[in-house]
Amino acid sequence: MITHRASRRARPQLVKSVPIIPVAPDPFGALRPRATLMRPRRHQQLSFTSGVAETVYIVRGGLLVVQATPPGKHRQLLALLYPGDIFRAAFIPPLPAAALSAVAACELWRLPATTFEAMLADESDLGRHLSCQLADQHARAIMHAAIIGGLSGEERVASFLIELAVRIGTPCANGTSFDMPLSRADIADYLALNPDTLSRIMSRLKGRGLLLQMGHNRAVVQDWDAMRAQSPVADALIALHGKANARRVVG
Amino acid sequence: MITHRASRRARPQLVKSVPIIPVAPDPFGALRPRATLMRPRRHQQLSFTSGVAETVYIVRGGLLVVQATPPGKHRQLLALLYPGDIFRAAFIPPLPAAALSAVAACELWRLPATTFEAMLADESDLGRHLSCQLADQHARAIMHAAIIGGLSGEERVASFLIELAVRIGTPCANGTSFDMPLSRADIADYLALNPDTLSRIMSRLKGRGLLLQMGHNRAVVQDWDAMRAQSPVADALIALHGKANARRVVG
DNA sequence: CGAGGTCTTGACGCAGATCAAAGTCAGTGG
DNA sequence: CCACTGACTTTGATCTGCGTCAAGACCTCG
Repeated sequence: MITHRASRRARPQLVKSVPIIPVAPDPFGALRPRATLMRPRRHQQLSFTSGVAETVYIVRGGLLVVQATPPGKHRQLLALLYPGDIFRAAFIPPLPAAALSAVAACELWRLPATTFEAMLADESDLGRHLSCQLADQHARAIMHAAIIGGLSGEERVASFLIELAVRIGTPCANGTSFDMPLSRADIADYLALNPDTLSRIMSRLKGRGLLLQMGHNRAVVQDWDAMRAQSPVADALIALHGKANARRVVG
Repeated sequence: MITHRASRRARPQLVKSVPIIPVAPDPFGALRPRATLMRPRRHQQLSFTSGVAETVYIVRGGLLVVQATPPGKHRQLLALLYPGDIFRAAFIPPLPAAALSAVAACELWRLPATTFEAMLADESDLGRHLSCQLADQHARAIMHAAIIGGLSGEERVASFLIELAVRIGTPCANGTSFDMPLSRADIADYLALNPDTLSRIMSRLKGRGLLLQMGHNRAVVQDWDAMRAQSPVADALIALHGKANARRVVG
């Protein structure tokens, strides 16, 4: 019976070293001494209590997702969190079964909200960076709503591939290649599609030569122009995610 | 040919006085002397330049929407802005034809982003309030994505009605009544539905006695329990929007 | 090699989009 | 007061993209 919706429990597994590319100068550097380092594994869930004693997480490496499950519905992935992103319970609505989940081995800093806010008052650079960062995350949330609400299945998938390619991809021989940290079911939940439909769309893209799969968790966008043509919001995505990538590559 | 998608130009019209219920103490009070008061009319669009010389808007009364139109697609409403909300270009993705549009006569404060940030550094209360406010707006954006992506048409409409009833509604004889500032086409664009389908759903709700229309722009949610049962995210919506309403009524 | 997962692919049905036409309402002028 | 106009809404008929179900392929690990 359980075929697609398999269990998502964390399985013990070797913690690979996560390469943290230094961003010079690190806008969160000042937080380092007050923060606790965490290294959740793939598929590990981080609980958080909405309300008092709130916790702030800062993503330092890897990839996390914000997920929720409305009663009687199935899981949705509501946001992807990349290195540099900030998370706290107040950022997401009080949905049941809301959680933060690592989709790749990752590294993050955890600190009490009160400590975080106290430091904001002191360090004005931190505050400036925070408002940029939050504006960016908010813009991405709005973008996601625009994609989910406005585009067809094929366009959503293309948009997602562009996002990943721009954000975590590296140029290679014939296109842009990147790790695919999400399973088909994860991607489907992120794009508000169903895994079967998603699979069909991916096959179509492979058939047309836009996409190539290398092994089970690496993908190559082969025909970049065609892929861009496939998504009405390609330019906005590149603008939103390109800056972070530039910083990552240059830094 | 143009039937549903009629022109949305601002038509000259009397500026009705917008009742601003005082929030004591006003967390944005300190900004008053540096801000410019604006009173856009219904359907008036506020342009903004993404990039340099950015502007911050603070909603004081009325209702605005953030809209965008991906190339080749039709208009989407991506967010509703209520009194107390903050808007700046960096909060939304660089989509073409992105704009801020008043759906009701409203009142807002405008000030340069640099001024705003300078004041943040001085007034620590302002900073504290800002981070709460932005967290709330971000949570609403995520919520909207969850609704658009996860719920059926009927559930989306029920969720929308609950949001409005909780946010701008007042208890009355037989239920909760509220002004409906959005046209059918607006609501459809907000819920990622099409106006015909939306109309059918509304008729069904009226038929079942959950909803009552009084005139063309006033609605009454008659059977609150049934309406809540219709939306899987009713509780989260009430939690998100209820607080603001309590403040409005009590203040 | 077999077992348990994940992914693909086909057949089919339905929710919602699209098209078209008629109904409602506010304002305007005869 | 009523007919006219133009914007908006409702409703019916039809179409289609995507969801659902089921069978099989494939990949990983014991």
